[in-house]
Amino acid sequence: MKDHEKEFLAQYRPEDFPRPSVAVDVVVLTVQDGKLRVLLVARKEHPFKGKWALPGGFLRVGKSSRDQGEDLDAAAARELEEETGLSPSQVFVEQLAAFGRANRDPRMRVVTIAYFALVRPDLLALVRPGGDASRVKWTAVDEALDPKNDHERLAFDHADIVRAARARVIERLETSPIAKNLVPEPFTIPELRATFETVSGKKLDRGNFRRKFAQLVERGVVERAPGKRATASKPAAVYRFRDATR
Amino acid sequence: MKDHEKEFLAQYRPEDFPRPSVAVDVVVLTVQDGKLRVLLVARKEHPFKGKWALPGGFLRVGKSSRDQGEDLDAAAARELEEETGLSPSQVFVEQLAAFGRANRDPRMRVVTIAYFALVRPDLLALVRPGGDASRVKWTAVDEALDPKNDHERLAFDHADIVRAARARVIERLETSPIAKNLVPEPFTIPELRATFETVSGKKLDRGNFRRKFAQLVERGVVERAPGKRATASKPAAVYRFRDATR
DNA sequence: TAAATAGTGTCTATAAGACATTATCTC
DNA sequence: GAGATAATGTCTTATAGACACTATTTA
Repeated sequence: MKDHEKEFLAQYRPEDFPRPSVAVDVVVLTVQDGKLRVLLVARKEHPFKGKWALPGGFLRVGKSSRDQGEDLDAAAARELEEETGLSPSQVFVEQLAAFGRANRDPRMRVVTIAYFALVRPDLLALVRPGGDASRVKWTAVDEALDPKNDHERLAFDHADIVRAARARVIERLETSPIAKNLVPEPFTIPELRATFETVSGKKLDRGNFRRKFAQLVERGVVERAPGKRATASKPAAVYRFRDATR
Repeated sequence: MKDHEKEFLAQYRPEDFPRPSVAVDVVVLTVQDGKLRVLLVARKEHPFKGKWALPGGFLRVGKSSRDQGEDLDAAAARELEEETGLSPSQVFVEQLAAFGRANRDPRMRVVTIAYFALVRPDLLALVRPGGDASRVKWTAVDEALDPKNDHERLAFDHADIVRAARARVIERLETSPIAKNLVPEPFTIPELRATFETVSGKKLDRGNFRRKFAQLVERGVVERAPGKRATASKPAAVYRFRDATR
């Protein structure tokens, strides 16, 4: 029985069927200057040469059935690190969805597995774009998706992917503590509220937000940090997410 | 400029890089006999010959850059139709996620795009399994995932995929009207409640459930249907989801 | 002291949980 | 009439929205 399987595998020829290419693209998001921003890379080659695109690349696949190459998550982490110098331990990364419309790439059939990553604003200083920095920029998501920016349209179907990522983050913001990965460490309540507002695009009541926040403290998701944040007016108390929280 | 791109595309050799295979698998779910059930197919060939697996197959990719083959959604719809005879117009289908761990298939690197589909129980009679019916069965999800059923373990990483599908459906049950695709048409309030209970695995209070349901009627999501459902005791009023609802 | 913003309190409307009561059918 | 379950009502508690008020800093 088991021998039959071995024999079968030995004779199997994957080359007999045409196969698509598989890529991994990462929507790297942060909040800066009161805007949700996405990391874009200028394409060096055709197709869409010179256009802005998401960082990404082809999945590395081994050549034998033994060595089958890197996992999808590893590929996403690798692309992120190559393009930003940030390791997955510092950054929240999660799979978004697969995008595989025929003709989304004029070269050939490409199915891309899209991921999104959240970079805390206080880590932005550590970002070292791989290659030359002029090729990389943080663009406001609203701008990147603005249909009036016709001359700066994103390459491929990357606008769709960014839209999906934003929708996913907004959804998760209310049901999970991913906000941790979008506020500086430590942070003040008004800062956290501002982050929610810029990501969701909605104004939030100060008092009501504090009340919700108080629940997070009670549940031990978040805790006071020493010191205060100096501002132009009354300084604010600072907090931090407790470990083992995402 | 544009000419450069044409030239580039003409010279591009996708064959130069090793590529994974891309498959599409579908978690077809329904509720029957008070259980959430998944459609499984016995594998005819190695690997995992004779084991139960999700219906699925390889993505059809065209041979030229012009004809790039079918969309992912189309491939999922095709697999569904081949295995059940049901068309996507009768069934709710949505992408779940990509699963692409190295070595999840011993033959070669395979990345699968998993979908889930919901089949209304009153459509089960229409299901005509492609090929011989003995190869297909509706298994209770709890059973398929029971670690004690060691001898009947699902092929590949399909247990992971089924788990993810169930989690997604439970999540969506509360935030969208997908329940429409899991109750017969028309249905009674107790039937709908039972469906929620079997999918989520939680008991729900009758009175409170009715109150929630009343909101759906007010919002026009659902409406009274003529007649009543005869039961062993007091008959229940029947309802139906209004069109353009998913 | 004025301006600014952090932080608190309160009133109301809505929704959720628990559970008791009534209504209508079959046998 | 008994048993079963559909259908309704009620009491309590928790949560969300709107908004007024107090506190503490800088300039």
